[in-house]
Amino acid sequence: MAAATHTATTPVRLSEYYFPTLKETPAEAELASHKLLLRAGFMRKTAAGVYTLLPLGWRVVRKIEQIVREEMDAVDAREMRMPILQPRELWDESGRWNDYGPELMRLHDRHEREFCLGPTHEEIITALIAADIHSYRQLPFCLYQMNTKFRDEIRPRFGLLRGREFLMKDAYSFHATPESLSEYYEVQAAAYGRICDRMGLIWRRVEADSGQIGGKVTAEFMALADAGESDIVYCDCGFAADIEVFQGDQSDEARAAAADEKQAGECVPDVDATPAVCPTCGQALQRARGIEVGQVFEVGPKYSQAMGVNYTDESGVEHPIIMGCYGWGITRSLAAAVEQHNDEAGIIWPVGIAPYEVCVIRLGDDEAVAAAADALAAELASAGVEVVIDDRAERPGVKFNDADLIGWPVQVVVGARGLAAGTVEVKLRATGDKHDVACAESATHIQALLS
RNA sequence: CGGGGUGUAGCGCAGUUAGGUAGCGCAUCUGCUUUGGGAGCAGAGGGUCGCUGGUUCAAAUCCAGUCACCCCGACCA
Repeated sequence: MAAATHTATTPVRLSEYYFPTLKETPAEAELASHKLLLRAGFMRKTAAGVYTLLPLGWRVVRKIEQIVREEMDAVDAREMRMPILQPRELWDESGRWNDYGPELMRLHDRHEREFCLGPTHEEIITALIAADIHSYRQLPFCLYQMNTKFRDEIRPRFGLLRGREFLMKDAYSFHATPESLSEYYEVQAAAYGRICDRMGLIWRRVEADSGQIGGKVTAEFMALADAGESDIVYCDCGFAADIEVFQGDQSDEARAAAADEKQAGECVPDVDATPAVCPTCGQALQRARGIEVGQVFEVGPKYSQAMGVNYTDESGVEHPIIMGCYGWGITRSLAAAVEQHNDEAGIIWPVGIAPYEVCVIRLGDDEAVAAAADALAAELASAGVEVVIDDRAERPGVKFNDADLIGWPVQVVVGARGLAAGTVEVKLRATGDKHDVACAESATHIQALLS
């Protein structure tokens, strides 16, 4: 069953929940994900690029975190926690107090000591392990955390997609050799693919490697969506690349070819006008926009050299430790999922990250109806299904509309009309499919739908 | 930071051009009716018109300053 880690035993009553839904779209929102997360009561804006996550939104965050946690644990990364408040001295060591620029959120304490709010944690973790890691025998290993990050964006926008405060998982691996790093880099990348799948994302792994010898190796995980800020090209064979990187590579090749043939003149083809062809399989490439939800990166010795973090090899020679970094945007991927899964009525949560799996919609307050709804919800809950019961004193239309807006994967309508025939109505949010099921079989039927 | 725009009730908006003491829809509260896709009728409550200063007998409206927020661009998980 999906999300087996959240074992529910008691149905949650919506009459006592907190999910203020809005009939009208707040004027501040443009994107579907932004509008819907506000309208459906998942979050509220506190300041530009700063959001409060309400119970429904926080619950989805925790589900995403749990998926990420399980996949990280599965590749032997160990969860830890680093401070958000970081002293300037560490950032001076890496040189980034100057290099990071105005995006670094800076502040000072009452004694005028300078700090920043971490946008990422390479400095902290590098300094941390420098004190304890000295030998090749202690390598490799990987540490990660899920934490709030701060970036003073020039222009925060699109709700959770580009905030100044956001949740990110950041993992850091440490190696003795480039081979060890490359091997683990692929292990992390594979884990990222599984995270995407479990979140129900439509995604592509985009090679952002420039191809230059000695260049950095990095791949971005893109959730395909028109609202995305990245332009990518991709192919059915699995090839995908950032459009600019791709065009750059194509130009380089063309330039090299032109040089080989000693031809003067047009050495840079107009790649925009040319129908692009997959360099791997030769098929025509497709174009799309993507939301970057994760990135894996072979950093190498950059920080360890800057901060003097070395290990001693078998022959007693010191080398800088080689690092890999792996970031996953928790809140951003939440918004990306909504961006991919919605319709006119609201959100359509993939079961794996839905705030709850089933909503039992009780129509009216007739005693027999209430008893049947309670019994069904209780049976589902005791079977481990995450279930809410809409026991609010609202009219049916309000409940139906809220249910579609919030996007519960499965809705079960319990009303007097159905009970008279001994049935309840089961609706699947994703397909809109509705069918009547005998009361006695409803719980098993719903569990089968979720498995 | 450049360009464009918006701040009036919890939300969405009108009113600003031609100054005269604030209005509409939704939401909220009360009552009655209603109850399978955001109900109807009747009544009620709720606003320092972003903030500061100025002009004027009089400012939501005119002038100056300032803050916040949104969109396009440069930057970025």
